[in-house]
Amino acid sequence: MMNRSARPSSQDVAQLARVSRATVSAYLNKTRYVSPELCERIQQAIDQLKYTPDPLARALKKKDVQTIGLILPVMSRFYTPMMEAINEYARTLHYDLLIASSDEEAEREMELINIFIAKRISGILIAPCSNSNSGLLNDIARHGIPVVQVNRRVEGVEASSVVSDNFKAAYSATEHLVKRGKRRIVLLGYDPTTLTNQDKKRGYDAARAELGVEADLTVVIKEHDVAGITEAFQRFLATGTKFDSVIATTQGKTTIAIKLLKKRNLRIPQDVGVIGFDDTPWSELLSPALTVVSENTYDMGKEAVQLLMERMMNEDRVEPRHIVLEDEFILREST
Amino acid sequence: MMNRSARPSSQDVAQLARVSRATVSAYLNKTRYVSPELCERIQQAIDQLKYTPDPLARALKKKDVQTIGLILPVMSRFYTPMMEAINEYARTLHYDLLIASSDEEAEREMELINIFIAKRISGILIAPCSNSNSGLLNDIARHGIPVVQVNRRVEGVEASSVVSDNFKAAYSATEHLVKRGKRRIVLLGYDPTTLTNQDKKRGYDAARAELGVEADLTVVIKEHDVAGITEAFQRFLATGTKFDSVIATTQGKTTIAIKLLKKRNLRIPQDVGVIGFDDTPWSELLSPALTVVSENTYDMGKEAVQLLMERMMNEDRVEPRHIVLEDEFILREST
DNA sequence: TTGAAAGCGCTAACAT
DNA sequence: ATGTTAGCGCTTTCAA
Repeated sequence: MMNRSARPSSQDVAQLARVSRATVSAYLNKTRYVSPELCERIQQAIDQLKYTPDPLARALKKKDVQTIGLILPVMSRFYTPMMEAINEYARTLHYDLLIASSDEEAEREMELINIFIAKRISGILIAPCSNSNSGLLNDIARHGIPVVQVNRRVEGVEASSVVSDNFKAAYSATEHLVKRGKRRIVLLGYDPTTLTNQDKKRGYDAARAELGVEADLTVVIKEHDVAGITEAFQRFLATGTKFDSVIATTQGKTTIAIKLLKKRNLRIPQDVGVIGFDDTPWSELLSPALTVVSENTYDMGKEAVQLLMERMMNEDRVEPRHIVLEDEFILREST
Repeated sequence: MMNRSARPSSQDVAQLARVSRATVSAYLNKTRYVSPELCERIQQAIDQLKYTPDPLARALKKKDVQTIGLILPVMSRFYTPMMEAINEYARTLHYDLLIASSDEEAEREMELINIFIAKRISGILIAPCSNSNSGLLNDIARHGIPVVQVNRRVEGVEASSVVSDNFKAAYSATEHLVKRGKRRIVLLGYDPTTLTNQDKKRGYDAARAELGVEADLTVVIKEHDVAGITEAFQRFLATGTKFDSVIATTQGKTTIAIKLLKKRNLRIPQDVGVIGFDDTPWSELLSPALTVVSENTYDMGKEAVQLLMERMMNEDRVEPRHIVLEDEFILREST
């Protein structure tokens, strides 16, 4: 008999419809033929009891919770469009979205991956904070949990990835500045441990080499918080190194750079040209309007979640795919 | 015998440690005394097998998944600091975070609430998109699932809430503009169906009444997307109505307003003063730097998740608490 | 102090 | 075409 006040189970439905639990399950999952009469009786019972299957019990049995996990290095505005895209697409397939931040700590990232695995997550989207968990990532990918890397790709991980063409982006930015007559170009923000940053650095270097720009004005920044970045740039400014332009490698660094430049009364673009990474609604509102290399994180999220779904559906293990999205160079007034 | 290649169960641990599953469970949950010898044997077995308890099975039994659900009306940058705060705090208590967007659709919101309930979520944080789900929200709150409203509060819902003082914010903004000599103040963006908006409208009206400003220049906007908002403001501009200042009620509306104003070559603040809602890293970088009423969504998230946890821990049903956060008025150059 | 056994709500192999 | 039954991995009475 059904326990009052508790939610009804498939058992209750079966009883009311005078069928077996197996039939109810079959009806619900269309997993085998059920006669029209029974279908109707079952549906009536469901309606009457306001029955909804328990996803938990189902998950325990099927070992899948219909949820995709997203591991970000940091919860910043940069990733908002990505979350939006993932959320939208996942919704259409009735997947929920578990989001967590590793705070750029490998240890925390590992913890998160393990939690997600324990929770039997359907698939993992990750913007890895370093390559220190590549072993773990490989393990789980091999164990059949789909993984795709997004925005950042890490060496030695056999999982699909969607990143933007950071090399080309940095190359174009550098090239553009040189064409504008700039010769002392600061690359603001380089952390040699991430592939993304390496690519930007390589692009910067390649363009300089090709165009005969000697000065390598790379500012290494490993911090991720406003205070740390500010301090790093201030330290550079304090050295008195001459420069006539800056390429800021992230959204956050861009705003900080502009702030500090303005504070020093340096005119943009006459005294120093500025190119930012990532276009935002306010890029064009700044005075001068900001020239940017636009990384489309919305599309990145969309592609990534599609890749993930693809893998989740097809059991047959396909080769990892690596998608590289072209960044858009948006010329405005700051260069 | 333990199935190779599958993850070990408490059964496997019990066998290896020569105890019963009950004892393993007791050891793990410290739910009753276990002798030191057995403790050690069990721990060894756990280490040897690399056993981790299955949260799913545990959840099925205990009816709680150690996860909190966040329902946003939209995945926008506005909510990023809130997610960050919630994520941080939830983490310390070992809760995961399920995030979804209702896209401002009541129907979708209802669906989400039901999914979350079905999934046996531990608690729900929601910025309701309208009051149409207040019945449902009350139902579940009564059924023992903690709910707290965040950023938006809806009439007739007996759940705690954390919102900012929108009345006062709008009042201060209006008052400030009047002091600056403005008399024709546009309230850009009013949707009478949301309490938040009603509060802003009331603040605007109260200040006008008190200061003897007749002109009610309220622009009703029910759209939430860039195109819709842009069109709405353009329609207003097209009417030729005279105005000397604008209070934009959201982050998005603020950027759109500035863009359109600039396009019309209106000088800020001489021709039209502008006050935005929500402070952001780039508010001060605009020229002129933007005067804003700053809603601290980070703190909002923090308070909200604490309220939720409080409820999740204490079974005894406390009265709902309503926290109102003061907005900060940040005077810059746009007014 | 510990073990045996009954379930949580569901699915799927096996029977009929 | 449908029912019976045995689990999924865990917790929790109840017994010993």
